[in-house]
This record gives sequence, C-alpha cells and structure tokens, in this order.
Amino acid sequence: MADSSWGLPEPTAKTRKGQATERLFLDAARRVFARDGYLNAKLSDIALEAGKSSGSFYNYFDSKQAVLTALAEDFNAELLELAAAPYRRGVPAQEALFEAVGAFWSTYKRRLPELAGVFQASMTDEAFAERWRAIRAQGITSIAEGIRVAQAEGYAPGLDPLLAASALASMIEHFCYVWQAQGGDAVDVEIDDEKAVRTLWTLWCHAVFWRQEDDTGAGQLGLGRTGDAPRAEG
Amino acid sequence: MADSSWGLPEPTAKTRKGQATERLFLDAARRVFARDGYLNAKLSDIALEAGKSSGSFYNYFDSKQAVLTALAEDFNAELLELAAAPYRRGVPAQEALFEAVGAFWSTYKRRLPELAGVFQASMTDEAFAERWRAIRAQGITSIAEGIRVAQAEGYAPGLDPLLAASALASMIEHFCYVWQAQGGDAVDVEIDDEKAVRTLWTLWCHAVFWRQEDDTGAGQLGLGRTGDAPRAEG
Amino acid sequence: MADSSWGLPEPTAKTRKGQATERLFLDAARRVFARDGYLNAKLSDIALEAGKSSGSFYNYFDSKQAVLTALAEDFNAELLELAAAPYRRGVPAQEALFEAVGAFWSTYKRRLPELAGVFQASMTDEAFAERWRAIRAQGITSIAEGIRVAQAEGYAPGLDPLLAASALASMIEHFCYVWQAQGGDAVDVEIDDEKAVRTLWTLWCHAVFWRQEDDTGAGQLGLGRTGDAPRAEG
Amino acid sequence: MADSSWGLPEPTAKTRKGQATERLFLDAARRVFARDGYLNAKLSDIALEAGKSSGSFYNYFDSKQAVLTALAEDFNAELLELAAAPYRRGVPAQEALFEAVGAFWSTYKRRLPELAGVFQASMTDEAFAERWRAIRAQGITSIAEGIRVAQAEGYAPGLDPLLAASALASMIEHFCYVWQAQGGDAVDVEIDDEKAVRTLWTLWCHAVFWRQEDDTGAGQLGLGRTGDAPRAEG
DNA sequence: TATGAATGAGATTTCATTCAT
DNA sequence: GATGAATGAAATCTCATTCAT
Repeated sequence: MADSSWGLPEPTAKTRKGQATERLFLDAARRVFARDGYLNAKLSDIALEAGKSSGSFYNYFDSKQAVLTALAEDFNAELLELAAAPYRRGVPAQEALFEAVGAFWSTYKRRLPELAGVFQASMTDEAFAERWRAIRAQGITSIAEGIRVAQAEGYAPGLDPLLAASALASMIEHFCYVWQAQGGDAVDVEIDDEKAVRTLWTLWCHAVFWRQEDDTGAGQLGLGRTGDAPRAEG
Repeated sequence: MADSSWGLPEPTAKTRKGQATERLFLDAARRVFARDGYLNAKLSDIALEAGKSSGSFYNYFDSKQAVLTALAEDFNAELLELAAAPYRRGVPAQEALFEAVGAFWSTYKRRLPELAGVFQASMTDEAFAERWRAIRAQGITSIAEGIRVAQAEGYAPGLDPLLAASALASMIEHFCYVWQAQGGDAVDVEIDDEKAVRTLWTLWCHAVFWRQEDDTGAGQLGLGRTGDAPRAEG
Repeated sequence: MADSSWGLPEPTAKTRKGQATERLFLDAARRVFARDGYLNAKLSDIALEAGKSSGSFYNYFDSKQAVLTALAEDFNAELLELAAAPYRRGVPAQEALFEAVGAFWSTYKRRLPELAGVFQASMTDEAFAERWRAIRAQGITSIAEGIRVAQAEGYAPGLDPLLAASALASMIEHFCYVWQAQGGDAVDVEIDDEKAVRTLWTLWCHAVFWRQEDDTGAGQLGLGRTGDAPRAEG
Repeated sequence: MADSSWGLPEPTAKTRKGQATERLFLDAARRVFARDGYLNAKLSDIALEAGKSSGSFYNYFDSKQAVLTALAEDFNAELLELAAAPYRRGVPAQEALFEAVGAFWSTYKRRLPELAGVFQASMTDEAFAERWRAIRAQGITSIAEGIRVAQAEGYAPGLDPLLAASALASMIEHFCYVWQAQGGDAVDVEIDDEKAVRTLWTLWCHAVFWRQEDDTGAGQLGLGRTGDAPRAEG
C-alpha cells in the first residue's frame, strides 16, 4: 500500500494530515496520468489537481517516477490477490482461470492510468523497466505454476511453462492496453467486457488445456508433439 | 521503401547523391534508435552517426517521427510479404502458421530498432498510434482470415475471428518486444530463437485448432462452447 | 557565547530545557557544516542531527545565518583570548608569537566547521562579509600592534603595520583553510601540526624581525629599505 | 587558451562565427561574475549579457562551471608565464621576485572576476576544488623552486620549501582577494597598487632571504634555527 | 545539397521559513 | 516549547527545428 521501498522519503507522512495529503497526491496523479499520459504529465498539474503546492509533493515522493512506482505496486498487489483468490477457493482450474482473466481485465481497466504510465516509463527509463519486469515476474511465475499443475494432469506436454506464461501474459496485457488505453485495433468489431474476457479466456484455455492425442489438425499433421515442429529459422 | 505519404518532402531525393544520403540517415536512425530508443534518440546523434549535419536531415525528412514512419512502413511491407508467402505456396495451415510465426520473430529481431521505436512513439503520440493501428490492422485482418478458414473446417466454433486475431497479434508482438527489446522477463528460463517460436506457435495452434468435442478439461467442465463460459464481471 | 546582537531572538532561551536545546542546535549545526559545508547545509539536516524539528530551530535562531554568526563570534572571542594570553604573560615577542600562531592553528582546527562556514557565507552574502571583516579587523589590529612594538625596537622599518598585518593574517588564515579544510595543496609534502606551525612562525618571524643592516640578499642588492624597491606596475 | 579538457563539448566552435560566439560568452561570463559573483550568477544573465539565447550557451560549454574552468586555466597560463619571465631574464632573485609579485597583483586584478569565481566554486564544490588545487600546485612548485635556490645560497636553512611556498602563496592569494574582491580589511589604511606590492614583497623577501647568523631577535632568543622553536601544541 | 549556429519555451526540483496545532 | 506540513519562487538545461551562408 504505497509503502514501496523505492523513491519514498523515509517514514512518509507521520501525522494523519500527512497521510491524507499523500493519498491526495496519489489520486491526483492517477487523474493527471489518465488525462495527459505519464510522460506528458506535469508535476505542477498534479499538485494543482491535488490542491497543494508543488513543493509539498516532495514531502511525500522523490519524483514523478516515485508516485508511479507506488501506484504500480499497489496495482500489482491487488492484481495478484484477485487472480489468486479463485484458485484458493478450490474452484476448478478453468473456472478459476476465467475469473482470473476477468479480474485482470477489470483491474486493468480500473487502474488504466498507472498501467499506461508504467508502460510509458518503461520505454524511456531502463531502470524503471527493470523494476517493472521484477514486478511483472511475480505474475508470470503464478501463471507458470498454473501451467505446471495442468501438465501434471497430462495437459500441454512439452510446453515450457515459464515461456508460455510469458507469452500469455503478453497477450492479455497488451490486448488490454490496445483496447482499453488505445481505443482498440482499427478493425470492424464490436467489443464489450464480457466478449473480451471470453475471447481471451477461450484462447488461453485451449492453448493450455490440450492433450497429445487430441484430434486437432496439429495431431493430423504430426505436429502435435512440440518437438516435432518444423525448424525455426530465427 | 520510404515511399510513405506522410512526412516526406514531396519528391524525395532525386539525385544519386541524395538517395545515398537518405539511406545514410535511415541506417543511422536505426542504429541510434537501437542504442538509445526512439524517445531518447537525439536528432543530433542521428546526424552524427550518419556523418552529416543535422540541418541536412531536413532535406530528407520532415521530422524525427517521419523517419520512424518510413522505417515502420518498410517493416510492415516486408512482414506482410513474408507472412503471406507460405500460405500462397499452399502449405498446410499449421505449417504455414509455423513459418509465419518464425518469420515474424526473425523479422522483428532484424527490425528491432524501428519496432521498438514504433512502440514508443505509439505510447506518447496519439496521432502516431492511430497510424500504426491502421498499419497493424492489415496484419490483424490476415490473421482473422486464417481463423475464419479454420472455422470453416470446424475449428474454434464461436470464436470471434477479429478479436481473437487481435489477441494473438498482441501476444506475438509483445512477446517479441519483451524478449528482444527488453531482455526478457525476469524469470529463470533459457531462450533461443527456435524455442521462442515453437512456444508461440504451440500456444497459437492449440488456441485456434480445437474442436467442440475435444476431450479437454474445457469439455469435461461443460465450458467447451464459448458461449457457456461463466459471466465476466469486467 | 552566542550572545551576538544579530539574529538571535531577543531574550534567548530562558529555561534550562531551552538552553539545552539551543546548545543541541549549535552542536548539530557545527557537525552538519563540517560534513556538508555551510552553503550546502540544509536546515532540515541540522534539525535532524539535533533530534529536533526544523520548526523548533526558529525558537532559538532567526535564520541559518544567525547560527553561523553565533558560532563565529564564539570562535573569535576564544581566538583573541588565546592569542593575547602569551603577550599578557610578558613572554618575549617571538615566543609569544609562536604561541599565538600555534593557538591559531589549533583553534582553527577545532573550529573548522564554523570557519569554513564563515568563508562560504562571506562569498555569497555581502552583508555577512561586512560583519566578518569587522570581526577579523580586531585580529588585524592586534597583529599590527605587535608589528608596531617590534618597529619601536628597530625592526622592520618602513613596513606599513596594518597592511603587513593584513597580509600575515591572510597567510595564516588561508594556509589553515587549505590544509585543514581542503586537504592541503597537491604537492608532495608531509605535514603535521608542529611542522605547520613552525613553518608559519618562521616565515612570520623573519618577515617582521629584521633590521635594515641585516646581511640579507636584500641588503646586498640595495633593496633592504622598503622604499628602494623597484616600481610596481599594478 | 580555453581549450580545457574538462567540460567543453568536443571540438567547440568550428567556424569563425562560432569562435566569436564562444569568446562572447567568455567575456560576458567575466562581466556577470564580476557583477554578481560566481555563485549568484545566472546563466540567463550571462546569455543576456552576451546577446545570445541561453540555449546557445550550451553549444560551447557544458555548464556554468565549465566556463569558469576555461577562464581559470587561461588565467593560470598567463600567470605562470608572467611570473617566470623575470627569472628567465636572469634578473637577480629579489628583483625577479618583485616583478613576480607585481605581476601577480596586477594579473589578479585584471582577472578578478574569474579568480573570485574560482574561490567561490572551490568552497562549494569539492570536485572543482580538487581541480583548482592541481592548477595551483604548479605555482606552489615554482615558488618552492625559488626557495630551494635561495637555500643553496645559504638562505633560510631548515625551512621546508614546499610548505613555505604554500604559505606564501596563501598570503599573496588571499591578500589579493581581500583587497581586490572584498574591498579590503576594515582597518584604517590607505592602499595603492605599489604599496600593496611592496608590502607583500618586503614580507616575502625577509621571510625567505635570511641567514642563520642574522642579528635578528630570533637569533638573540636562540630561536634562529627552525629546529629550536618551542613545541607547537597542535 | 550541406553546414552548424541559433533559438526559446518549458518543467523539475530545492529548501529556508512560517504557522496551525 | 515542539512539531512537521505547507509554501512558492527561482534557475538550469534540453533539443527539435530553422535558416543564413
């Protein structure tokens, strides 16, 4: 909860008033990021939006990047929690997955400003990108764990769990970004939350929950086992 | 070949010398984008790298963004061509897909500087993002066409071809970006070109080439038909 | 003892607790000045070092400069006292001088933080420089008095006592600064307290305690009498 | 000549116009330093004074400190040259010294803005102080050499040449600063160039050109030999 | 065509000091 | 007496783009 280890002045907000102000700045930052994008956001605008002086900002955060980091960690904590919940409840894997995908989609939507900000910051600042990769790695690891569980039940033999997890995370993350932050691809299609989630879930499900002997085209072509794939030319 | 309609001074480099200089700038831009990223790239560095003056640059391009556009269109033309080739040769769908994925991976790698640049520019400049979505839409449409063909053969019933295509494009595009431009996710996994391509291809294949009656967990759970999925709360 | 007329809130710390806090701030200021230099010292750091809030500081001092003034006057009082002591004891002039130089060296060393601070403040703030010159003038006057006494005994005829005193004060002051505050000149020489003091004293002694007829090179060259010096072109 | 290795963009001013502008900035910087002091000088004022835009400044110098460095090196080169000249002409040592002291005084006066700036920068910026000490060391070494020559002729036995040189350099340097930059000590004395130079020279001469058997007070007191001095308490 | 000098708006960050509690 | 949150003015440096030569 914004108690990140980076970029925040040591104790941060000792009094109740201070804590309120810190939250004021966090919320203001989200709104300004949403409106102008992280890279274009001006600190002075954040302060204005918070109804505070720009100098006050630095009592709580070391830099614009530090607020973003705080928001990003908040987001990540929430997401991990939401995505893990259904699994903890012992719901069957695919139902859990459906919930998790739905949670991602809606959390992403709610947290759009910080997410878009994270992407932008990662593009210009290698150090920030590094941090974000570390955060993102937690999610990847969770997904990979899910794949391993499926594999233990005979699904998706030969698939590299971590690499597949990385690819699936890319899919869901970037799809959310394109449709929520950028207005979607320029193709003729109607989209609503349910349809989006269902599409992602369907792809994901079948990408993972398949068996060797499945009567897929892959099987017919003798390409069913991953190892039999044609050579990649790289 | 840099014959974009935007951002290039009308006739573009008539003389032989002029054409040489234009190429000099394009190549220099790629190198500098690769080194510093598009957003951090300084025009003066591009000129330095090209061995020309920065003023000279404006004889060939209207702006920094214009070089990127030229490079991006070059890339797109090449990619469409490469990805279409196997299908034209009448290769079976999944083999063709494998080739296409491989072509994407290796083209992306070769064109990394401009691709990463495109990402960056899209995140900060809405107008550029718009253009890039138009370009990207061509690829989405192609993928969707492939899905429709598969559906005609009984695969993936109920899947929205365009939305699925958008998601799969997100997967492959972002995965390439993460692993080629950003050094990969911070997880413990070895990666090489073949493994990357195979993983993407495997996921893609099974995400699309499945049938209703497949004995997947999905089937067992009665979730096989897309329409039967639980409600998304988004 | 911090009884300056400038910059201290009128009555200054009546209660015992208040006096303790005032001393806390004075000591903390010295440590921070020593560490960061006066100009770079932040009030917040002084407060932190004192274990008090920065607001509390202003119960005792009107400004950052005011603490420095208090410390500087303390220093000056101590120095004048120490330097005068040997003369009062009736010790022969040169022995007294040796003691005085030694006292200056060691006092300067002990009071380094405030001294360096005084220098820094003098560079940026003309008003402060003015005050410091007034304080410094007391020392110059003392030195000049010593020179006049020597001249009464036939030494250093023709030397302007005040100007010479100013020059000798510059020598000792700046030499102390260079070797104690700045780590010394970048030349290959070992230095210890005794050697430093002896060198200063030796130069000072011979600069002042000479007679017209001395068999110096100056005499040989007919330059012995100050008035005979070649013209300065300045 | 301002071709310092630090802080200047690589080639600096290729065309004649560029060189003119560079000089414009150097001169403007001197004037502004003289007027406001280095620490208080604003870059925008320097640009204004030069009749150029502030952005233009950075085509020639990396920072405010870089201009100062360039000016300081110019000064040092000039000073070493001027001070060495009389010695090269084979003038007797004390006459040469007189000329050298005079040259220092007048050069310092002419170069006051940069010199005062150097002082200021040295007090606040340790890195700059380091550089300046390296430059200053050249002068100290020269002075020490002069002392060694005098000692070879029997003068000032036992005096440490480098330490004494450091002290004498401090004397002349700080005296110049006090009287030229700060308006002099607050004592009642008239000063003109000749008097200043003569005083410095007289002190310096007798500080160095003395012999053991001189009938000074020191001798009478048995303090003539440096080693016999009372103990410094440090 | 080529050069490189000139532009200038713009935003981040610092920190001594005040003051309500 | 003590606290610490709030203030806000101020100045450096960047860099895409233009234009005279």
